[in-house]
Amino acid sequence: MGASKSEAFSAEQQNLAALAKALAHPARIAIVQHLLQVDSCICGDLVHELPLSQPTISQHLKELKLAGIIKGNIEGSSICYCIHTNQIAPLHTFISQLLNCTATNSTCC
Amino acid sequence: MGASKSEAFSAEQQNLAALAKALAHPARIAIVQHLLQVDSCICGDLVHELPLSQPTISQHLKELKLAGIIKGNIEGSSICYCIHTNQIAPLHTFISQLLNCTATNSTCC
DNA sequence: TTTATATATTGCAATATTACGATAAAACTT
DNA sequence: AAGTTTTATCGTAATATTGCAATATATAAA
Repeated sequence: MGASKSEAFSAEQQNLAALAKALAHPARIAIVQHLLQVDSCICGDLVHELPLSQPTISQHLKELKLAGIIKGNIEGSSICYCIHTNQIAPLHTFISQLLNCTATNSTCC
Repeated sequence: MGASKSEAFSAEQQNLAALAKALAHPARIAIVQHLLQVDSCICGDLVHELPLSQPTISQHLKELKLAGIIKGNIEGSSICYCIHTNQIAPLHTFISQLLNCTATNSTCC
């Protein structure tokens, strides 16, 4: 019967999957790339940068924020979103392990 | 009107999102962790390691393979799956950029 | 206070993902 | 050849994600 059996996995596994999921959409990759590029971003820019409506962008921002990949401060009549470095580290470490994986595998693949 | 407007984004953005999506499930994180640990893996192990049925695991393996994160060779009556390092590099590079992002952001967040 | 301007939330339709029973396919064993 | 073992695929139900129009909320400007 259906989706979601995530509870059956460890907190670490769920955390890594959640971080990856936050980046698992081209729009959210684009948002983060834009944040990296302008180095300090007000959300309004994005509505002109991306081929998506304002509500949809707002929703993607919310997901990135929930995952801890960006953070946002109220700034006058707009909101300033920035990269939030800290949370992403575990995913980075995990992927590093994958890249360094070159041991006894050679025997079979 | 619904889901999937991915075509509107660049090939690079779609590629990064696809790689992240492949890791965006606890079961697939668990599979990759197991592959890292045993260093050379036959799928059968996983059915005993994970709280999921054989068809479901086979499906997750297929997705990881499609994303180029693992590769598999036929080996007698079973299949040997291993980490496939090469494809993951772009995602690693991207996340590294996020971690190193500490420039003029400080003014607003 | 009224009017802009900007972001968030709600509600809903379209689509994608997840999970598994049943079944198929492939290769080894006897 | 018949049976065993192992992985893949099909079909389908449950659930999650995506996208946007409409609307709400909040601040700045007039």
